[in-house]
Amino acid sequence: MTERGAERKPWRNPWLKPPVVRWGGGRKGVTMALRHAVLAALLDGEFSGYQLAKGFDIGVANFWHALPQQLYAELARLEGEGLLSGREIVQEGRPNKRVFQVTEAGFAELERFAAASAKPSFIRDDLLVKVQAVDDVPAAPVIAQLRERAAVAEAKTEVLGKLLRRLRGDLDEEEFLRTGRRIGPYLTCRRGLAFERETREWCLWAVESLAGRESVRREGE
Amino acid sequence: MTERGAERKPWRNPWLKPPVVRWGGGRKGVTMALRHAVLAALLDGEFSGYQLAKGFDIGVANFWHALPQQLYAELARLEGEGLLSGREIVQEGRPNKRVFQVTEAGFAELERFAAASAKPSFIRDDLLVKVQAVDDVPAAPVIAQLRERAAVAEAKTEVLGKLLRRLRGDLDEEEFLRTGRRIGPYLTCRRGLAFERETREWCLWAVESLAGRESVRREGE
DNA sequence: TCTCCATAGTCAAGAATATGACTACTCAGA
DNA sequence: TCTGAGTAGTCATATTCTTGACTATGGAGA
Repeated sequence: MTERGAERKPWRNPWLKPPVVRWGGGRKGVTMALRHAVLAALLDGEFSGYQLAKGFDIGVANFWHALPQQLYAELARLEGEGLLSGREIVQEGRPNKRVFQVTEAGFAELERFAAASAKPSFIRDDLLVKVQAVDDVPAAPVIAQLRERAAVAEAKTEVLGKLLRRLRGDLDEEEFLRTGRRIGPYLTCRRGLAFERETREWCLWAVESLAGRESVRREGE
Repeated sequence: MTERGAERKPWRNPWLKPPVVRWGGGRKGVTMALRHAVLAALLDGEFSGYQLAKGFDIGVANFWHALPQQLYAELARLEGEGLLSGREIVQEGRPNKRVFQVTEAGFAELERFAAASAKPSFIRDDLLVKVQAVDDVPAAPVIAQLRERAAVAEAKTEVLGKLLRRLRGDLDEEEFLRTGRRIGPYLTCRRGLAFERETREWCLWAVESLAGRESVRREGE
């Protein structure tokens, strides 16, 4: 008890001073990344909340997902902070809409964000949890879900493939990457494609591995 | 206004009845998947919260991430619900600990979860957002982060590679998958490995693509 | 004419995750 | 003997994400 006073020693927190590996170690960062995803999405032009909500799946985000409610809320907040400016588009035969574009302040924020260090990503997937536990639960439903996931992944690869072809126009990939004016979306799209392919292949491989055992096990019963 | 009364028409919600693609379409599910990740992690044996917090990165979860605080809270809840049972381990020279194992009810819950349909996963990664915006912000810091991420991914591939070798012992993969008693962790680990490899390759490819342009652009300045 | 689908949103509440502190003990090394 | 790092945990608050409703209009098709 020689420690008199002993007031607030933040460095005592073992979780903040990651000891061994702690893959990636997040140096804090401002969290809130949906806002940046939205800003990035609006680099492609003016969009309304509704349009983003529809397009968020395919375009900006093989790497960010958000429900419409979140998008609307985020758009409102960003506008309030002056990072976006919105304007009303009057339409005939359908409701008017508000479209948004990135302001100077918005660009500055994106720049700040891009320069800040990133925390690492992880997969976080229900299905993987199920596979992890597959030896202790009935395998059949897990196999069914793996098959389904493989099919979904295949559908996505097709969509992404088309998107990539559209983005690069009539150039081949190498030339596009050298000379295109906007390659960011192409690069991310490529990541999405690789991910979906991997997912599909892994799912099918896992199905094979499990299905074989199932029949073996059944004989033993 | 022929709709008299018109009370509560839930089917009117366009977000619940996904219109076009809406990749995967989540059929609800009970959310709360951390609990199942914890249950799955404890299939490998008894662990304390601390052990899980350390090991969560490498073992169970290339596919689920949680802070220690969350783990402790979840463990307590699961024990309260009877899905886990904990017991105190008295230790010398260090604090005692409480380790947990899955109860019958826990197995039942896992089984229920495994049979329920999974919602699709998405990547959700800060770095991808930055790459998406890379044409409109300085590329240098983004490139630096891509390099760093590639290095992290490489480190992970090595750890996972070792883990895989340990899991399959002296069998080769095919034989292990046919005859091993517990292949779930092996399968998920394999997924993690593929993911990290892909990540690394993509990062390096993106760096190349961007670095080349940078020098081109600099000449133009 | 009634239903359903698509456009274009909003609101409220709750669950899940993340952040930032703290306690307490032990051992190794400067 | 003091510092720092590892083991083992807890508490409180904040932020973010998800769920479930609702409103309103126009057009296509049974």
